[in-house]
Amino acid sequence: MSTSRPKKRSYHHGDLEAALIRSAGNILEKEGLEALSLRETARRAGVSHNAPYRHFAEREALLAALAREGFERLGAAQREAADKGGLRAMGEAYVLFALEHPQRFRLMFGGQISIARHEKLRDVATKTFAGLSGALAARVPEAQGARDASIAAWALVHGLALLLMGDRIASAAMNGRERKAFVRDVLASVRFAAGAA
Amino acid sequence: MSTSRPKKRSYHHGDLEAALIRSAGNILEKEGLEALSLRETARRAGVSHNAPYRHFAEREALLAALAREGFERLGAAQREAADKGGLRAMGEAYVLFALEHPQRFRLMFGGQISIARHEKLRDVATKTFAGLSGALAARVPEAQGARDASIAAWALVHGLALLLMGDRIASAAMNGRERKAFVRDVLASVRFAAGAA
DNA sequence: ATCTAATGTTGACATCGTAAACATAACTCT
DNA sequence: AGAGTTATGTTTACGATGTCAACATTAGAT
Repeated sequence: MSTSRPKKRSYHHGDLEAALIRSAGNILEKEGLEALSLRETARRAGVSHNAPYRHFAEREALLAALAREGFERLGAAQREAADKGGLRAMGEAYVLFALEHPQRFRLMFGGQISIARHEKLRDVATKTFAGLSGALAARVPEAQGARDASIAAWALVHGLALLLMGDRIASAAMNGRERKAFVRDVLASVRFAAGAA
Repeated sequence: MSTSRPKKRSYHHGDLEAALIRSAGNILEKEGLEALSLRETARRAGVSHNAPYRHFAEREALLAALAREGFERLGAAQREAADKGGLRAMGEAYVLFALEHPQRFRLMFGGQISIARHEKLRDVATKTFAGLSGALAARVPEAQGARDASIAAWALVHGLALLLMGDRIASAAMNGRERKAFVRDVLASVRFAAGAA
């Protein structure tokens, strides 16, 4: 667990930016977004409370970096699932990612950070979604219907993830199934139709 | 615009709790959740910064009251839609509610408040969802399949609402349609199957 | 009318985000 | 190698916030 830092640093840290993102990521996942303050992050990285400002213009910029990391990981998980199990696996992977990293997922989609305002974040996020809807649209060879269906599919997994995360689904509904099986069954209860009136 | 208050109150306000909820609601919808502080709420209600503590144990309790109001309104909108246009209308109403009250919706589902910890909130929320899934389950006369499908339907509208709110849907995908029409088409691109493998 | 509980107010404290001024190390150019 | 410049940390300071404790005022019950 000990990240072996090669040299003992005095004034200049060496790679503060990465260290800050790491500290912040830990706080986020273990204590939640509310507990994630710039000052605490600095404390854990062993620097003064204002050092982060050399690397992040404001608190939101740090959050944006964490969100970006999240989109990258989600994208990777999606690609991996696409290879192994196709579309259905991608949907399941989406939901499982959210359930395994709820705080991260909330940061990514909770609307606390303005995605549009952070360039790199925006690019990565866009790319991730393009992969998702591209995979779906490729299966339904009709222009608008396919696009609508791919958005419906995305909305479905996205909504299911959030409802599960928020404990909004009564345990009775799970009916004894494991979460993974439950997700599979729910997703399987849906059919996408290209041109529906 | 002037809420005509009958009497000029000196020390005791008369109905501070309601006034606070009103002020807070205004801040929430106009300036967003981040701008919603206890102190600002008190200021707008014309009382000292600590007066709210006589009515709300903590900030989160005020937020919970706002969320509860939201669930009540969502539930009402759902019931109304159910009468007029059946299931499909309920789905559309759900999404439209979210788009018309994005900040409120975020508060209700953003995970900032622990729903379970606030009794009244929990009850109202549960009741609202029971109405939703009940309406759906009634249409598919098979136990588990129906339940899964009803959750899928809910997830679908929920996810679509959040994606639209977060501007995560490229305008190209809307293809010139009005938002309402777009929602209708996307929802229409999905079929629910009771027992799917 | 008096006592008590409810409701508001004042003052205080720790924490936070952020800005400005300062300190130190690293890099560049000669 | 030495001087000047830039990047990176630190200190100090300010206003805002949530919350606590002590106090003030009023409404209701006796």
